[in-house]
Amino acid sequence: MNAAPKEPKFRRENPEQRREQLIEATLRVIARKGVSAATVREISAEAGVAFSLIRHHFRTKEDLMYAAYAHHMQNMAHLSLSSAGDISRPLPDRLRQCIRDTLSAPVTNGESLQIWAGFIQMVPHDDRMKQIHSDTYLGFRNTLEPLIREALVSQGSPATPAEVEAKAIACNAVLDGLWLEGSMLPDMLPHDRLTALAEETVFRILGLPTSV
Amino acid sequence: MNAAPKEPKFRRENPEQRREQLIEATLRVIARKGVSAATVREISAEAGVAFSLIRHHFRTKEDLMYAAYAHHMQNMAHLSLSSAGDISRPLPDRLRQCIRDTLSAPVTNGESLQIWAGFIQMVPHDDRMKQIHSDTYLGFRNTLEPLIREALVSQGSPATPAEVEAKAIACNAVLDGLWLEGSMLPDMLPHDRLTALAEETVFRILGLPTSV
DNA sequence: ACATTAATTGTACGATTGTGCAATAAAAGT
DNA sequence: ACTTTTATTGCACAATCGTACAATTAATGT
Repeated sequence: MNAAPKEPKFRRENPEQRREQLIEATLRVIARKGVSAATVREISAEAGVAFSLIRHHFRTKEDLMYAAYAHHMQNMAHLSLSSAGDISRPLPDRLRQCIRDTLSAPVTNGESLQIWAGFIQMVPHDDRMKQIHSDTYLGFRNTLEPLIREALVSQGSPATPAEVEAKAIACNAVLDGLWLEGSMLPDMLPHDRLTALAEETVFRILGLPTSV
Repeated sequence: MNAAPKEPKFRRENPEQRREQLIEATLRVIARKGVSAATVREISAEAGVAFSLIRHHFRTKEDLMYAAYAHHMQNMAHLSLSSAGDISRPLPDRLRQCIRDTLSAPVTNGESLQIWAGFIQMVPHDDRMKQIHSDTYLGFRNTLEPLIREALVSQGSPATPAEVEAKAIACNAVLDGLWLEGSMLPDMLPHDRLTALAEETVFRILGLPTSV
């Protein structure tokens, strides 16, 4: 009869790609419904696969959570600081770009905050989570500190390690705080006023000339 | 025989006090083991009662969570801002005291952060949580803003509502950010340096003279 | 002393969870 | 065309969850 073009019931995916699909499905579920809703069944439904497939690509559900946490944090760090090392641009521009990237979507947004809050509460109770946390945090600081140092020396300010560290912490705190407020209450302050506030405060902490 | 002094199997508690005991047990469990471990069985064990008692004092487990969230946030706000309205003290003292209270334990500490993160991720998916969230946030701002306004007028700065709001947001962001960092990484910065950093930054935002 | 009240306990139930494992089938090698 | 490999599915299982409800028992009023 007719050469029945029977369509396959499923597609065999490259394991690496499938892992990433599952990780991203996990993050979408957490963002939309919270960690408690991120069950293997909900996640696999979001990814469009059978729920038992998860345990073929991840030894346990915890392993999937670890992978998702690391993936999310690395992504956020990259989105925030990708232009920090672009030495072709003058320092104030780079600084402004990092501030703008950090305080714009998708870094500053309700869903990212949801994901972050969901994972953060797992950190103290799980050694692997602890390690992922400190790794991503150190990576962030190691990218930001040279920028701070460069700003201090450009103004002839003392750039001792202690001084750099203190200023880095202060700048970090301002950005974290505005990230928190901008994510939780997006309508409180229009986006450009948020970034302007951040620029002014950070530049003032570093002793850089503010453009007004 | 002997007038057996048989000790009672349990104590009948005042409903109000029992409710508070259950709420505080809930917060302790969340702080120690995270929201996912805050089951009715775990909470009641922490409180030293049978787990079925919870549903005698709270219609559902969700109701207990609402009560615990409101309790925690009101407690944090009170601990942070209790000295904001003490008009017998000069403004800079009051400001410094609020900063110190906010950035000291038990407000700035890992357990409070755990509790906060656990609840925050429930807010977007639950209308009651949303309301508790905005209520406590507004309460906090309404206490802080008069302080900001007073600081601005004391310096002869413009104190238009828009100006006050912007400065309040900036100060809030600095405190939130340092609260976040101080809670997550208590060993990063000694406590007095944390508060000194906050004072300097806040005072600088408000145009108040810093004491150096 | 006795009855009344309601705070407290004990147990059972259905739903949902992560996991274990055998069956299936898509893709690649021969 | 046939075999091999392994990504994928389907189903069963024990554990744990919030909830429901009847049985206790401490406390109070009379």
